[in-house]
This record gives sequence, structure tokens and C-alpha cells, in this order.
Amino acid sequence: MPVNSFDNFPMSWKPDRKALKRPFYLSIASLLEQEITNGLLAPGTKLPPQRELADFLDINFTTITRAYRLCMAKGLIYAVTGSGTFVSPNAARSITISRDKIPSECIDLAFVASFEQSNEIVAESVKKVTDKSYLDKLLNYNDPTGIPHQKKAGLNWMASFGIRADADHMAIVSGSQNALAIALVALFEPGNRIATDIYTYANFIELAKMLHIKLVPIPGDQFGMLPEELENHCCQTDIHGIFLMPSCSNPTTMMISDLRKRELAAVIRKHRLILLEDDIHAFLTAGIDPDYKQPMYELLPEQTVYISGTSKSICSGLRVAYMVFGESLRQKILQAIFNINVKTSSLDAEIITELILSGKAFEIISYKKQLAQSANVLYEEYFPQKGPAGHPLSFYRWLPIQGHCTEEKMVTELEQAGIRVFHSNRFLSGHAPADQYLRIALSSTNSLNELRSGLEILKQYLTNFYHV
Amino acid sequence: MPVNSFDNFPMSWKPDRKALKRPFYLSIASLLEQEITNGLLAPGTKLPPQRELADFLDINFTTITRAYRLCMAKGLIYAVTGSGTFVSPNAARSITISRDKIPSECIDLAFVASFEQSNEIVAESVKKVTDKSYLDKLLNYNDPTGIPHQKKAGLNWMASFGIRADADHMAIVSGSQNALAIALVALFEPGNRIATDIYTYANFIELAKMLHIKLVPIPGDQFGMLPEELENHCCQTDIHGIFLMPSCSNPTTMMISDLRKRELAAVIRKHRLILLEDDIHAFLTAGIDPDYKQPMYELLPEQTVYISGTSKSICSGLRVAYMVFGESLRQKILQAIFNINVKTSSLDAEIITELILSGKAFEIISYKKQLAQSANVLYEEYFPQKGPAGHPLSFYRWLPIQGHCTEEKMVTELEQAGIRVFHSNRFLSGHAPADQYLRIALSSTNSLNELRSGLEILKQYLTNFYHV
DNA sequence: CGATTTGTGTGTATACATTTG
DNA sequence: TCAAATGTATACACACAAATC
Repeated sequence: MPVNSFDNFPMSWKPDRKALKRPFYLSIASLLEQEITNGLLAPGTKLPPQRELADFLDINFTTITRAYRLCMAKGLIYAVTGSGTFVSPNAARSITISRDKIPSECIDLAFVASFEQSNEIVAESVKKVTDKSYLDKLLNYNDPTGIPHQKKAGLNWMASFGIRADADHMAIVSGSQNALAIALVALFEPGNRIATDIYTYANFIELAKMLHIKLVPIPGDQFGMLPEELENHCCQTDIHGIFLMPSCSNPTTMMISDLRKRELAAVIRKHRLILLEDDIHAFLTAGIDPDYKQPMYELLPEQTVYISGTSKSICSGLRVAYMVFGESLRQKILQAIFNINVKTSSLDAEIITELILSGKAFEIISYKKQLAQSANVLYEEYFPQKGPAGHPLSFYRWLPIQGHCTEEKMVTELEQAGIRVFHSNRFLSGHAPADQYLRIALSSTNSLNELRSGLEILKQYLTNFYHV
Repeated sequence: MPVNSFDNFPMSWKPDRKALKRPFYLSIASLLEQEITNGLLAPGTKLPPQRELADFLDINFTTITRAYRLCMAKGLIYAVTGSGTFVSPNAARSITISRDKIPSECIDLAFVASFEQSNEIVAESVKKVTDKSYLDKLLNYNDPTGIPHQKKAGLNWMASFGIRADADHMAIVSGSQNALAIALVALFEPGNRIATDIYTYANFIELAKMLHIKLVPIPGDQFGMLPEELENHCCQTDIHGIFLMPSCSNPTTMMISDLRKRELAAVIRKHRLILLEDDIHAFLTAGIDPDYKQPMYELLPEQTVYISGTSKSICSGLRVAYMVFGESLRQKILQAIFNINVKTSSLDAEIITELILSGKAFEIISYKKQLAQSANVLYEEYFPQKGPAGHPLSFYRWLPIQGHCTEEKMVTELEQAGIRVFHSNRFLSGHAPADQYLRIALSSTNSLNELRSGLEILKQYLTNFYHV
């Protein structure tokens, strides 16, 4: 005798009672999955409460719990105690970002490349490496986490960001994303929870989904994630880790202030979270932002995996990132590196090493900063910042948009107009809040002029849009 | 009122009733985990049956099931219905094989390298690549799964093994192990089961363990895994995939006969398994073994991930493998590649491409085959093959040993004598059978003389050992 | 061969925590 | 502030399947 709102309002999903086969929970889960992937249940739809559906199907409600749990593990739905169960915003699509098959007629303001103009400098260094007498030493199975002199160069590189570590507690891996994959597989188990900003790196969201690790979105302000909110969530549920990009968060361009770093570190220490610190933008912040003191790794060395990728700062095609970690995490991380990569290409690592040791890496960085500054200035011309400023040298910007246009419509129309952008929904670690943004990449066009054309199109579109 | 063997024989593990906190299942699982990792419960030890332990602790037996299940997920224990629950053979150690921190005084017959003498040829080609006009095109984010001409070269390369595919259904990734990691994450979920040979590639075992994928060991004979056994297991439990190395299984050097390939393919098709075909040794078999017809991919293109690594055949330090897959697996695999690697180094891929297109790769292969043949002949001098012969050009051999010496003792004593080898336990996908082997790598010494010294030490040791 | 031992899979009962109004 | 709505966590009952003797 169900007494509830669905007496008046029909349930959003009424699975056919006869379609149910034993085992019930599997049968229900796969029916629900079909419904969602076919688009019959739209993202955001509220599913019937467990007890409702159980009454309707005349089975115990915990059997529904189990069916829902299966779909939850696949990222199709999410649940909030007290509120209900809902179809995930990105349930029926993948939000992974990659530069595969991009229509060439479009100006790409979606994918964040790294001002690839500087690759000519890299090309020169490649030639230098191939002239080395020890070239064949770079071609065998040895030194899977990096050759000692390569590690030393990496440590020097990171010293300028404030990292103090030794060669035994660092490893060279195949890029930041690879480092994240290694850290997640090494240190977390399916079902574990990781705290993140409400908007976070889309590929991290997908990676976590793939590995069945749940993300817990934590609110923040202009200085970063809010420590009290993190504290609250840690007390409420069992959270195992936290993912942060302190130097310039992707996609919001927010920098975590030094005070906030210390406050967050206190909470992380108290609850013994594992901190994944993706510091790919350190080169834009350390030594530039007057507030910058040190990475969070230095505050919590024993429970942090510090990841310093060179794709944005030095060269995107050479897949090299440095991982730094505490002794207690060391064994598991090395293990995961061997199981996922065997080793990182010594050749790629050697070229990055050469660039660092010869000083060319610093040249590249200053060139990229210059390009980034010009691009940001240009962006400001079109879209003057309102509200708290983000990172002044960011390779992308976070543009608040108003109106009630759907993501799909906007992205499609912009593509027809000639530019690709990403909507904020793509970066949602949990369910959707009310406000909307676009992430505008500034580093992917071949020239400032092409960027200008792109921004022009965007401006035009948004102006028209507001007028409608 | 328990009536069972433990009335007379004490239970192998009696957790302290008072140490139990709620929730019981977590408490029991962590007590058990401690006991095992501290070495207090030796590998192979039979744990108390679920009902026994439940009686003893005065709780429901399914609560024990749950506690055991947690430890099972961590690979600490395994269970066989009807027989009982046992501590895993490799519970307290990692069996991952890598060339990290190897004592240099030892002759290494453990790790399988790839006759690194041929790397001089590779070094020459590296220089050619750096002279290319399009070098800077290799340094950006584009073409994450390989540049079209690189893919074409890969397809040509694999055509000589009998692979027919197109560029949309292949991807270049960072080595075979990386390909396996990608395939497992992309196509399987935690808790899924994959059939393997009883002895299989140790890093695959560890990788599966890390990802909480269960391996189901299937018996085989000299022609490979037994189709009837596979069929039986598929009917009994829900098996999702199968891992095979048809051209030369690691570590047993067994080749799957063409007839057996077809028989296995029939079972795989019937039960809709996903086949992971690691064909890293194809270059030693295709065109050489008269029985070789085609890879299993050609028999089951829609449900196979074919992996062709170049580490053994061409160069180990350049991390390049080709993955080939059917349309139905395509999306998930590409997705996983982007999430784990973002992209594979175009530079490494370009060097391999250059080697293939210039014909140097074939030179390297024939050089390696020659080295492999000499090494195998030498091995035969010391240890004449008894029983069915393995692969004649294998980079390692599988040496049956008798006696009741423990793995640990044997490996330690051999290391003291100056050689490193791996015991068969390291390659066990399930629990331990009665017979023992050593895997002897032939491809890791710097010269035939060094190999001879190593084999001499081994021979001496085993002779003395049998005399004892 | 059939009873017993032993692990597995599925559905259920109950206490609890959070959100909402 | 408290009750109702709603999801979560834990323990249990029972039918079943495989291995063993």
C-alpha cells in the first residue's frame, strides 16, 4: 500500500513486471541501464525511490538498492540520501578529452594544447640527444623508473617549485594522466571515494569512473576547496583521497592560496587522506604568484603523490611526468608502474633531461608564458573578467554564461559557427549545479589571429544568445 | 555444536573473539589480513570453513563469507567450493617482474630481456628519424593512437603474422604490458573472471590482481589449453575473458597448435569470451613453425584484442605495441587509451616505423633469432629436453625440477651461487600443483659465455641438490 | 553413488544516517 | 525542531553447486 507522491505523479520509470527474471537485482539493473543508454531516461531524471519501486514490483527494497548500486558503479546514476536517486549528467556519453578526430574546419577552443609553437626548440634538442655516446643505453629494459641522471635533472626541475625529495622517492612516468592512472590503481580500490572540486579535470573524472572510484564533489570559493566542507564530508562518509590542482585548477583556473593550502593540509592529515597533487601548472605559478610558497607535498610528504607533468610546460608529444611520493606509498606505486607501463621510454625522458640541463626548458617556458600572456590579454578584450580573477597566465579561461540554453544546443550551434568549446557540464564531478560556464582554451590555435577569430565568433554568438 | 575435524585438530586460525568489533565482517577481514601479511599464516594453509569459524565466533556463516570475500579480492586467499579456503601462494609478496635494482654481481637468468646486442642497429635509425623534416609534428598532442603512416607500417608488420585489419581498428600504445592494462580496464570490471593457463605471465597475474579481476586457471597439454576444460569452467562459472599467448606461452614456451586454436576459438565464440591474444612472440613462430596458420584474432576478430609488442622483436626500450580489435570493442579501448596514456610517444613510434619501413627491423629479428638459436643449443647441452619440446627459439626455457626443496631456499641458494632464476610458483595463476619448474632466461646475458657460466652454476647446483 | 562438507548467490530484516519541509 | 522521506550498512536465511569421501 504505497502512500506517496507517485500515487498522483506517475513514477519516472516503471519497469515491466513481467520482464523481470531471476535474479531480480541483475534483471532490474540491466533494464535500467538500457533505458538510460538509449536516452529514454534523460540525465537528471529522478528515479523512483527504492521502497516505491520495490512495492511496485513486490520485492524487498534492498534488492532495488542492489540493482541501483550496480548502475551507480557504472556511473549511470547517483544517489543522495534523503533526496533520491538520479540519472547522472554524463550517463550516456563519455567526457574524455583527447585530440583524436577533430574536424579541421573548426577553430579548436576546446582541447587545451600547449602553445605548440615552441616545439622547434625541442626538435633541436632531440638531435643533440641522438648524438650522445650512450644512446644505446636508452634502448633497453634497464632503469624502468628513470636513469639516475634523468631523475636528478627532474629533481632539480621540481626544486624550483619547492619540491625536496630524493631519487628513491620519485619516478619518471609517461605523462600526468598516466601518473594519475598509476596512482589510482596503486593506492585505491574499487568503491573508494576521492574528494574533488565540484568542477574538475574531465579525464580524471572518466578515469575514476573506469576504475570504479567514486568522486565526492566539495564546494569551494575563490581560494580553493573549503576546508570545513571537506571536514564535513570526511566525517560523514569514508573518504580515502583527495585530488587537487593547486597551481591552477582545471577548468576553473583557480589557484589555492597558501593559507588555504595549510588549512586543507590540516584536514587531510587529520583524516589520513591520500593527496593526489597534480601540479602541471606549477611553472606558471611558482616564483610568479607572490602568494606561492610551496606545493602541498611539502606540507604532507608522507601522504601525497606529487605529479609534475612536462606536457604543458615543455613538450606535449614527449610523454614525461615526474611522480614524487612518500616512503609509505613507494612500494605500491612502483608496483603499479611496472604493471601498467613496465617502463617509460628512456629516449623521451632523455630529451626532456637534455632540455632541462641545457637551460632550453626555461627558454621554452618563458616563451610559452609570453604567448599565454598575449592570449589572456586578447581574451580580456573580448570578455573582461567579472568577479574574482583566475590565473593570469592560464592556458584556458572559465567563462560564466547565463540563460537556459542546453549544453547540447549551445555546443552544436557553436560548432556550426566554426568553433569548438567545452561546456561546464563536462567537468562536473557530481551532479549539476544551476550555473553554467564554458571553458575556452587559449593555447590550441596556431596563431593569435586564429584565436581572435575564434573569440570573435564566440562573442557574436553569446551576444545574439542573450538578445533572444 | 560443531561436529567436525576441528574438534580433534585445532583450527588453523582462531581469531580472538574479544578482538572482534562491529562491523564483524570488516573486523574479521582485517585480522586475517594482518595474520597473513605478517607471515603468521603461511601460503597454502587451509583456513577454517566458513561455518566452523561462524560457530566459533557465534555469528552467521555468511558474515564470514563476506570477510573472506574481502581478503579474496585482495588476492590474499582463494577458495574452492567443496574443498575449503586457503592462503594464496603469493599472498605476502609481489611477483611483478621488472629490471629495477638487480644486484649486478649476479648473472641474470630471471628477467627475460631481448638480446640487447641489436640495439646498435636501432641507434642508427634513431638518428635518421631526427633528420626528418616533420620532426616537430612528432612533438604535439595530435594523433594519440598513432600517425596514419605509423599505423600503416604497423599493419604491414602484423600482416606477416596473418593479421588483416584497418587503421581504425588498431592503435599504437606504450608496450604490451600497457596494452594489457588498457584492455583489462576497458573491457572488464572488478570481480570479472578471466581464464588463463595454469602457469602464465607473472605481470599479467599481478595486473589482474591489482584491478581485482580474478584468474581462473585451466589445465592444458603440450598443444595448449584444453578446450573441454575451458568449456567446463565456462559452464560452471561466469567467465568473461581469456588470456592466451599462442605463439610461445610465457613461461612454459608452449605453442598452441593450429587445430587447438580452432577448437579453443569454438568454445570462446560459444561463450562470448573476450580473447586477449598476447602475440609478442609471433616473430619467432609465424613463417617458421610449419603448423602456424594465423593468429586467433583472425578466427574471432569481433571478440579479440590482438596485442603485438615490439619490445622482444625490435627494441625493448622504445615502448611500442600495436593493439588490434573488433568494432564492438573499439570505443571502450580508445576511451581507456586516452584515460591511461593520453597518447603514446610519437617519437618512439616513429623510430619503430622507420625500422620497419627501412627493413632494419627484419635484420634485427634475424639477428635475434640467430642469438636465440645459439642460446638454445647451449642450453640443450646442459639440460637436454625430456618430454615434449617447447619453442625451439624461445628466449627462455622451462626446466622441470624434482625434489621437495622450497622455492625460497632454492632461489636464495642460487643467488648466493651467483645466478638469479624464477621458480614456477611465481607464475601460478591459481593455487599450487605438485610439480616444480624453473624459468631460465636465455636472452639477458651480455654474451654466450656469460650464459654458459650461468648454466654451469645452475647445473652444478641441481646435481648437488639431487644428490642430497 | 550418495551423503557430507564446503563455498556461492540471492533475497530479506533491521538499524541507521541524511535531507527535506 | 521534529517527523517523514530516502538511501546505506550490516547481518542473516536459505537454496544451490561443487568437491570429497
